[in-house]
Amino acid sequence: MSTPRSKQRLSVPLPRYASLAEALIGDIGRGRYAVGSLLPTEAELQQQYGVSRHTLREATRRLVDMGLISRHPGIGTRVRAKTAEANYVASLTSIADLFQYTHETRLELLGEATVIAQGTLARLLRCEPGQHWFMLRTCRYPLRGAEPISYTEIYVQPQYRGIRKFFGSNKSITIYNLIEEQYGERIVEVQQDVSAVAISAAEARLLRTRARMPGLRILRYYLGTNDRLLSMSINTYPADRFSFSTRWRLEWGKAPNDQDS
Amino acid sequence: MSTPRSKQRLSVPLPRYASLAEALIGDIGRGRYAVGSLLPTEAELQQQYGVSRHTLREATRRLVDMGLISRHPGIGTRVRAKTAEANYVASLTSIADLFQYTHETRLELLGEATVIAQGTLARLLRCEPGQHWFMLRTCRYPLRGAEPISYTEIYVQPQYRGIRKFFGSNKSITIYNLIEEQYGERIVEVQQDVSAVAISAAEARLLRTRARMPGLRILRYYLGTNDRLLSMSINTYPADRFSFSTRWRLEWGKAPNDQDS
DNA sequence: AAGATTCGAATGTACGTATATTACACAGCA
DNA sequence: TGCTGTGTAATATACGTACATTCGAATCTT
Repeated sequence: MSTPRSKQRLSVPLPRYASLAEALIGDIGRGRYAVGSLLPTEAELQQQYGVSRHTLREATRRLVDMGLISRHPGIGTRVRAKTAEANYVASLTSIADLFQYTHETRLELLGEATVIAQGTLARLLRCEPGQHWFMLRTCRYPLRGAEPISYTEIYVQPQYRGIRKFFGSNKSITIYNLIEEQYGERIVEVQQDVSAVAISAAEARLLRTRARMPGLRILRYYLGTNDRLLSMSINTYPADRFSFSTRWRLEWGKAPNDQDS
Repeated sequence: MSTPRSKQRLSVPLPRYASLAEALIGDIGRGRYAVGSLLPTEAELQQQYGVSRHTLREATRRLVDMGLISRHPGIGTRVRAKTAEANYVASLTSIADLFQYTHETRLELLGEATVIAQGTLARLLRCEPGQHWFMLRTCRYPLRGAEPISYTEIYVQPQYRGIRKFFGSNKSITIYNLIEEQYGERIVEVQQDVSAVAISAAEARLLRTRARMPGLRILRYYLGTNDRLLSMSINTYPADRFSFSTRWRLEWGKAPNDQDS
């Protein structure tokens, strides 16, 4: 062969899985596959596009990573979003960063009880009315100082009630720490809801402030595997003692291979 | 019949690629493969662990995602880190999700001014006193409804003052949208600080609520490339009209310490 | 009719094989 | 000497196949 095949990189064809991925992204974006519906099965898509299953799965894997689709054994592949825009991402190296305390703190146990979730509490705990929970009432203080940072009600599944034994001794105790360390449950997700409230008279007494003063109310749901709710906490911060900061950074589609170094 | 047969799920063995991945993570963590060095080639690893190339690559793919290794065609697979710390990540598909409005909204322009940053304002805007800023005073409303969701003061660099022309016409205008579209500046980072405040008399008038009621105060800093501050906004939400939710998910991985049990 | 079982369909895991692309070292040649 | 090409080794892409696991619906049983 004469091999004129030099460095003509002018038109490097995309790998098949890549162009297939683009085709699928386009089809989803154009509405050919509706959000919420099932994609054709792998066997069908193979045939339609004339590729092997390996190639097809390599392509759909990209869409999974982008959050466009999700795969479910025995069911199929569901379309979850029409487009995947660039993402803004915030990250923490540990849950402790959620609290953002610049100094060491101590957690003081005020009381404990076993409660039965009804009405509002059941709704907050996202469970059926009648379910049992173990509740701890606590205040968090700076290491030196009598003015509390926050008042917190902690709800845990009854089988974790043993964590109460670990209060008082240690310094910067946190509820998730105890659950992870003592019961080997890994917290997979934390949902957090921040709102403003007027501090009640009872809370004001505990927090050494005045009733009807503004405060931050932060609800945190600690979920384990399978979205199981391990713990929930209701935190109340007087307005002048706490604020919550987050840095959102634009993240480009994660480069699979960086050529640095 | 008693048929306890379907309960044999006691020890579901991990898939091979998963246990291989754990083994490799452990070996890297223990220093068997030094950071910066090349991993054995795929062929060698296949032989060592007695798996197919498919399984090996499925395993190493995980390490790539965790940032532990990086693969380079023609060279090999380089070890990049000893451990992948677990971290919690929250992400947004666009800055618009920061606002979390479930319905369409409209932004109403109340007034505008050129201000010179002094004192508190200079500190808030993180600039030297004396610097000029262009300020817009706005209220955001639901599409149908006269009760505002929030009162917002928007500060932009004077060269972006032209954005005021784009108010009133459109629907769900946002400041970052205008800056990105009209001036081609990409917002690379958003810093957000959430606190609680008592709503002032002036704000209460605009927000159709009462003074001294609790409210959420959200400061947002919009940064472009080189950490240049493109815009800052001060948002005030009456407590009952808005709350801010974030989902933090554990990303990539497990701590390399599961030898127990 | 309600519960238990079976079965089909879909994705998940795993093996084998072949070829393409890339990076680098080295021999060959002007 | 300096450039060029070529060979080699490594990962990247791609096809094919088989079996496992899971889910839901249909079917069977009580």
